[in-house]
Amino acid sequence: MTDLLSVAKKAGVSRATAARVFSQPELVRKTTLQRVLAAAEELAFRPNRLAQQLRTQATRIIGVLLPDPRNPVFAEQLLAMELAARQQGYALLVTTTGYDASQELQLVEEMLCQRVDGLVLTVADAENSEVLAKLQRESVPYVLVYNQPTDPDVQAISVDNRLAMYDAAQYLLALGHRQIGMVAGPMAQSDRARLRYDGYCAALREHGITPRPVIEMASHTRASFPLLQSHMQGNEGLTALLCSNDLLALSLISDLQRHGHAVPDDISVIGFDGIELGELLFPSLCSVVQPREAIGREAVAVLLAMMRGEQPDIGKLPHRLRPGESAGPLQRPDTDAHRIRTR
Amino acid sequence: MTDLLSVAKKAGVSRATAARVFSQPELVRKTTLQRVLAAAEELAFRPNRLAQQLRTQATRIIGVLLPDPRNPVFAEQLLAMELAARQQGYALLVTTTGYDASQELQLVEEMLCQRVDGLVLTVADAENSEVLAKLQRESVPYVLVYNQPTDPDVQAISVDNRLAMYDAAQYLLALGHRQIGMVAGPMAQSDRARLRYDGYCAALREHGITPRPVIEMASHTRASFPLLQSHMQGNEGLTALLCSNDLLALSLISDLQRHGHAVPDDISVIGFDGIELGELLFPSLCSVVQPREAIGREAVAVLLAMMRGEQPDIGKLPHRLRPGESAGPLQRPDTDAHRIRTR
DNA sequence: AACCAAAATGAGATCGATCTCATTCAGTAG
DNA sequence: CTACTGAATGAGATCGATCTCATTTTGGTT
Repeated sequence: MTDLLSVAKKAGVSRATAARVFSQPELVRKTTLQRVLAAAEELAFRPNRLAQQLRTQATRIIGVLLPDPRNPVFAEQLLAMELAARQQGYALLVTTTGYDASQELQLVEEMLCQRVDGLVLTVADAENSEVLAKLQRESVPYVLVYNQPTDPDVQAISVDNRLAMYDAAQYLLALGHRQIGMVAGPMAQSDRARLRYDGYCAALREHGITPRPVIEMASHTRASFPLLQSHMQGNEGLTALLCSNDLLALSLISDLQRHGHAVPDDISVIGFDGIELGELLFPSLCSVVQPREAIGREAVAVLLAMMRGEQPDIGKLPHRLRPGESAGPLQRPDTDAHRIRTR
Repeated sequence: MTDLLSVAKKAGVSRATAARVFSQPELVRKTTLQRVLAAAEELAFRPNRLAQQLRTQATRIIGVLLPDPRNPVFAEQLLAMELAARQQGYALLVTTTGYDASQELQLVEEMLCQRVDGLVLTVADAENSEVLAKLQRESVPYVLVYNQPTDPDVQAISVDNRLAMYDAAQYLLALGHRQIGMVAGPMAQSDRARLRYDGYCAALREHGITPRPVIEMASHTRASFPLLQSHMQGNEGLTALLCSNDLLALSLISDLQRHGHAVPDDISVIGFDGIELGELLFPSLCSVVQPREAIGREAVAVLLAMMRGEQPDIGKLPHRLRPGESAGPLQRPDTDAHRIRTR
């Protein structure tokens, strides 16, 4: 409707000159500049980014693929990315997978059709992912977030998941706990949950304790006490639980309390992520804090660097164990009257 | 690179035919169809949506403007919208305002340059918003979410905020509370907070109680006990608080507890929104539940209807008071030993 | 007044699809 | 075998900007 050509006509100049007014105003004589600007103003000219994008072969749009914005970890990362991206003149096209790996390929394909300049992804499992293989093959710039692939050539922004969970386990061990379990969502679909389990195992072994199999929940974000029990056949009464994310931890604490178990008196619980809400609650959530904003910002920064053709070299981002009321020293070391048992 | 023209050449047909293969395959003879598809496959052809969008003047992109995805209310809405949109072949371009009305105009302008087909917005204040005026003027399809403007011509998906808070206040009154306050974020910036305050006032007046001035917090999502105290100069000891959203309520409960006030024994707290997390915590959060997923879905549905030129007529969506442990019957009706006082 | 480099401007192709309208093709009837 | 009809296909304009390269202006020199 109100395209550049109309503006140019109204101002009595050519398309080219009108275009220059917006892209390289310094090349235009001041008087013509003002004439064109006036015409643009009058016609309520609004540059058409589609045309720009088509012509310049650059959209300044970043495609974002994440499991679920309802998980504060992703919401916080999303916000940080949006701010960082906007500051550099980029916008975000956002898609969610619902933790469903089978959707990843098609969703990414969709964004590639839109010609996003690059992608920020959190995939289910970075190790054997069709999507990543394809992106690699087509050399589309992309950055993983939260994923921690083995391949060092893949750019990924994350903490050292193994070490982080190792630290959390050590924390519990230092508090005197010996019967420690780990709760996670569906393992097959999460590279980071597996690494965290490794860390848990390593810490226990260092203390001569045999790690238990992971207690696998059906949901990535919702733990239930009955399911916990059913996974504990033949196990000793636990005194502490590590959760592979904060939402699991919070829902678990809630369900434990509902079933008459006190946290941390009967059982200590540690989460992973360090979402803000955890600090507001009672008991406050002890958790391994990931720097979510920094992760988001860094993801954008690294992606933009890659798009400029640089070879950014990123290390792991630092994690930190945030103490909280949900994890305390082992109580009644010689009786387990209140401990959890298999039914 | 791998444009339609290359495919057409490889298949030995014209651009037009090649294009038809993807848009109206029924018009193409089966043998040519397969030849073109084979060529496309071989060249790894990926349709360029920018070109399509430019030519057809339709992007199938919905612009989304929301305050902050870290608030679960918006995260849940966002997810619902993404799913609904994708099902109809639309994608989301997401922008955040950080509750800052002064950014709204520019952010929307940006999305209009991208030629989004329509907008879903949650603005600070729908009553006197430049953005809405502009969108109206340019007849860009848009839908408000959570906002509740006076103007009936503006499409808005929300609950009846006034009635919802009225119900919450009635709930407290029925529990015997008489000293009821309302906590909110910055009022000047929130049409819905004002309506909720109206509802609070109405309920109290019906019981012959003079409403108190709103207790205004600096943040939209974080309440503090000291700030609460400082706003209560000359007031009686409160026994119950209504919060204009769940995050305020949760942080307030946490801060109350930290300052030695028991919830609900010393003071009852009710939130607004009904975020899932509220149910997991202890005490579980009593809250006015908004149907967030339905709101998100509806927003997309209504917007698409508008884009088709229809005149969807939407009523308010239903709210419901979800009881919770954070709000209980009035304790010790004649002593206020534990009640909150101004210092 | 003539000349020249530098500064402004313009003409036209281009990005990759879609759409209209004209043209060709295949199959059938006479 | 010719004519006719509907199905398939093609030619070329178009969406709205950008970019290159050619051309015109401008302003300063001599």
